[in-house]
Amino acid sequence: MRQRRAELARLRELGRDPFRATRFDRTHLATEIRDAFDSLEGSSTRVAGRLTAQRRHGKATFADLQDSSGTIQLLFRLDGVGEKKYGQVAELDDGDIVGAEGTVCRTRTGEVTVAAADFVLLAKALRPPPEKWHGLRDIEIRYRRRYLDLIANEEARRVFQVRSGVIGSIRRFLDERGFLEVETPMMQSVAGGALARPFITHHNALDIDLSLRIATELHLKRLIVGGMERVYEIGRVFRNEGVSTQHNPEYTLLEAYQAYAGYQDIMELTETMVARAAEEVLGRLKLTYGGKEVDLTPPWRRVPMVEAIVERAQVAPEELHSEEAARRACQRLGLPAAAEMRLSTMVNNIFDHFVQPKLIDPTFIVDYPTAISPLAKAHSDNPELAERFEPFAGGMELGNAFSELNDPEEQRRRFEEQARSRLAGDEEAHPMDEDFLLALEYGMPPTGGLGIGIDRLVMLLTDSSSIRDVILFPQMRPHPK
RNA sequence: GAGCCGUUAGCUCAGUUGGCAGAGCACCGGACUUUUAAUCCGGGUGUCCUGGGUUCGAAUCCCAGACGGCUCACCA
Repeated sequence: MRQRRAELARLRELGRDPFRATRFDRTHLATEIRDAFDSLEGSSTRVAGRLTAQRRHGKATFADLQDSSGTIQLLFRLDGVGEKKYGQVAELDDGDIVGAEGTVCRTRTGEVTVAAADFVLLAKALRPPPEKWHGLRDIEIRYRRRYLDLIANEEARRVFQVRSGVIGSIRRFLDERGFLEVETPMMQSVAGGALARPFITHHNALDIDLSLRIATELHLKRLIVGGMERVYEIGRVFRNEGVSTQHNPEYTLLEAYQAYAGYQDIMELTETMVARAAEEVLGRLKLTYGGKEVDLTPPWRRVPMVEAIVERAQVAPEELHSEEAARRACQRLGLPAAAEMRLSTMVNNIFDHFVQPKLIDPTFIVDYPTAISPLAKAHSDNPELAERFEPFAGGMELGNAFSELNDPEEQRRRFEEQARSRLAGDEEAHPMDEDFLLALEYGMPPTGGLGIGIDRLVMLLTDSSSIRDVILFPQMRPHPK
């Protein structure tokens, strides 16, 4: 670092400021040259990128140049670039940004190489890049200084290419099905649409507190009322909750709403959309997550929540129908069973602990308790259960969907019920939203809605065990190391 | 929020019973015109996470704290 600063000062004194360049015309990316070697051999190309390794042999020097596509070998020879320029080759450091013009050739060992006729230092690296053989392992530096992770680790680059590909695939899919992509407010005076604690901020000019959104649901449904009929939004939502391998305070949520569709239709949409993203981005439907096989081929299994519990946990069906029995079951299983806990909460806890981790192949768990689904329409023949499903795969919950509750009076009762929970101390209970109720009173068609956690979907498709591996800049406690 | 583990050179990591701070890569000097973890010769560049304590002496033992990882709890 000290030496590199001195070198930089020397270059500047010589009138060769390495930060003066504003552009460089390049003709090919590294992998384009490798892929089209047969047609490019012998012709001149211009490449640019970061030097990641150098092998000096006196009057010849090999170097690896990394660009967004991959790496290509450069060859500088004394009689190729001339004596004056070859002297500058010795000044190059690993990490420097270099542009080179030269002839495409193959070396004795068969390596596709650009034999430089000329080159230019486009930017100086004052700090050396991470070690070339072991790469960058320190997980904290990988998250805090993602650029180093991207320079050093091929796998990190791949993960974010997959992420971009998945989002692109989903957009195309929904666009083809006639969905309109929209943007709704991130700052809201009532943060609804999910059961979570919001971040609060303040608008100075209006002198009002605002919440960062925890979901896009209630605004997208307003658009359904407005006749948009098929809408979606892919956007960041913010939840003031704990951080874990599956939770980041801000994460990317896809929500889609389709008028005149029920939750069965949304299941078809979900499995088709995810399978297509996997097919387009990975080229396959069968993958491995955490060492386990996952087959995304539709149709996915549909299992009512209660059946899934009976099937996977040591619980009898009758234990899921009365508060007394469920409490005893929770005690037996070592789960919280406080006297004020409601049946639906206890059933949900049993599910989360004993069933979810076992849902490796994609599965739709259907028919959640209405009591924990304040925005979902209840089954007409069993008001205790909602027309709701959650997709699971790789032991992860990937989303949440239902036939949307469109009865404004019933919605008001649900909100009032939530308000009672809130008064009882449940900070995640859904807040009353009069403006949303007003919209429902104008009439919302029967509608199916879906939310998918994009980060978790990308985790599944990239075999990532932590959500931080699929978010470029995950939330970290500030601590410049 | 709780438990366990981790933090040593730019990077990857050793460091024995408490006794001069180490290796590889990178870097600096030298040799070398087809290497690819180039090779060969020479050179160690450090707030051992921070602050206390014990001790003749602490990277090492004790206490407190910071940051991170994993697991658990709440959430998607």
